[in-house]
Amino acid sequence: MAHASRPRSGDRKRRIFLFVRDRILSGAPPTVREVQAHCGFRAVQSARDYLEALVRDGLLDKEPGKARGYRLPAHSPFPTVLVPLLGRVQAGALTTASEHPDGYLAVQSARERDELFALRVHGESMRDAAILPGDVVIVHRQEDARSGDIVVALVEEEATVKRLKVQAGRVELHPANPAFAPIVPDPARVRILGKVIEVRRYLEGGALLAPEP
Amino acid sequence: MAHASRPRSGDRKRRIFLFVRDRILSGAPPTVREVQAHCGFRAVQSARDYLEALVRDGLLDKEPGKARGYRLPAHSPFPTVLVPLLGRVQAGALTTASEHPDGYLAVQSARERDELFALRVHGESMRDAAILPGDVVIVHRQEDARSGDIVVALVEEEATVKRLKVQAGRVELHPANPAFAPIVPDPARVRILGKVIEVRRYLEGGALLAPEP
DNA sequence: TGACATGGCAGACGTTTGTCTGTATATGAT
DNA sequence: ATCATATACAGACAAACGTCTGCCATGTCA
Repeated sequence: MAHASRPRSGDRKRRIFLFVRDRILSGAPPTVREVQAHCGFRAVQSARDYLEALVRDGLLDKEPGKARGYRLPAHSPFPTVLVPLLGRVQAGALTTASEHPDGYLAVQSARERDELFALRVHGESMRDAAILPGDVVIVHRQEDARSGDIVVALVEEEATVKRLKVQAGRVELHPANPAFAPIVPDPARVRILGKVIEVRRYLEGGALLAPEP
Repeated sequence: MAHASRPRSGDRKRRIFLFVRDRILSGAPPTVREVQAHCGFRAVQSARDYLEALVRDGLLDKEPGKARGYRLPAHSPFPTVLVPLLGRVQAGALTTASEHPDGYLAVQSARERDELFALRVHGESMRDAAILPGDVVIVHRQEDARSGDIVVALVEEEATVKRLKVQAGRVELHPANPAFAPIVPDPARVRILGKVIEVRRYLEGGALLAPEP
């Protein structure tokens, strides 16, 4: 009778949780039988018992009856979202959703996924702010920003990373490199796409994350 | 007969792609019938035709025959591992397993979890390599490294981040800041803890750290 | 007018997959 | 010894799901 409530414990349970979590984070929750195969169980029920125990512990959520129905709880202690890495941002491309991302980055953030995107940096203009060409910036989409924030702005149909300064009510985009001049754009022709909340540099890139493509 | 190859085009196709992409990114790829319901189709086949067209366009991948088998093609091949962030590395602390991490960072890497750790950078000595105090470096544990790699080394009972140079058979640790002098240590008193494979800077609110996984 | 491509519909079939029932073994407490 | 619990196995059933075949309506073009 107490069949659906066999508690499981110990290291094996933890490793099963990590397996399921990784699978969910990579976009393909496992089936019960895939968990079974991964653990070497010879019965489906064994895997199921562990999964139900994890749900009971609050480490997983599930949609009963649905295929691949295990989910990460909304209040997961690992608020990891997959964020599209856009190769090149062009005019209007962010109003509509991005279609051909170069890949997806796992970002830990409390924000919603569709509030974030990632962008590869071109050019040396932010060198003195320790942002180099090839770096990836994680951006929170917002139209406004504070003076001093590093932002991504759309200038002349091209996205650039600059430091925002508000001087005497005028918006200026300041590079962090004496070789470049500040941009004091026509307010009608500049649009702030978002604020940089994280900078990443991959020194040992895989195919997806090569620093110098 | 050309039934599995009905091309679809236009705005509807795009909206279906965005729906599927969002579902995959949130960890639950949709079934064909869920796509059908989302579009208001009255036949499963209609949704399937669109999905197959998206696969043909290269916008989606699929695992044929599997439930919820649609995937993102550019999706990172690397699983996400949670890596401990060590506040302060002291002598011997890495031989034993890391004891009191400040938290865990989600890192996309093909490496095993216990091959990696993260470390917060102190000091300005790598400023000209665009690594600032407060930055977090992701480190792959390895005893050796190549000349030119940025490494974490244990010098005088303290972990430091430096660029490794091998000059005339001698190991040197070079800061990237003219205000600091290269370290040419007694080989017996220096130990390379690992190689920096990634640099992160959190510009807003610091890293969102996960508790014990 | 007819051939043809496109977009959608209806229904069925077979596999995948979640779920359930029952059994077996080891361990520890009573 | 007996009972309870934890862990694992075997097998089966039903729902979910991917896949296939065939039909219909509309528009285009020769």
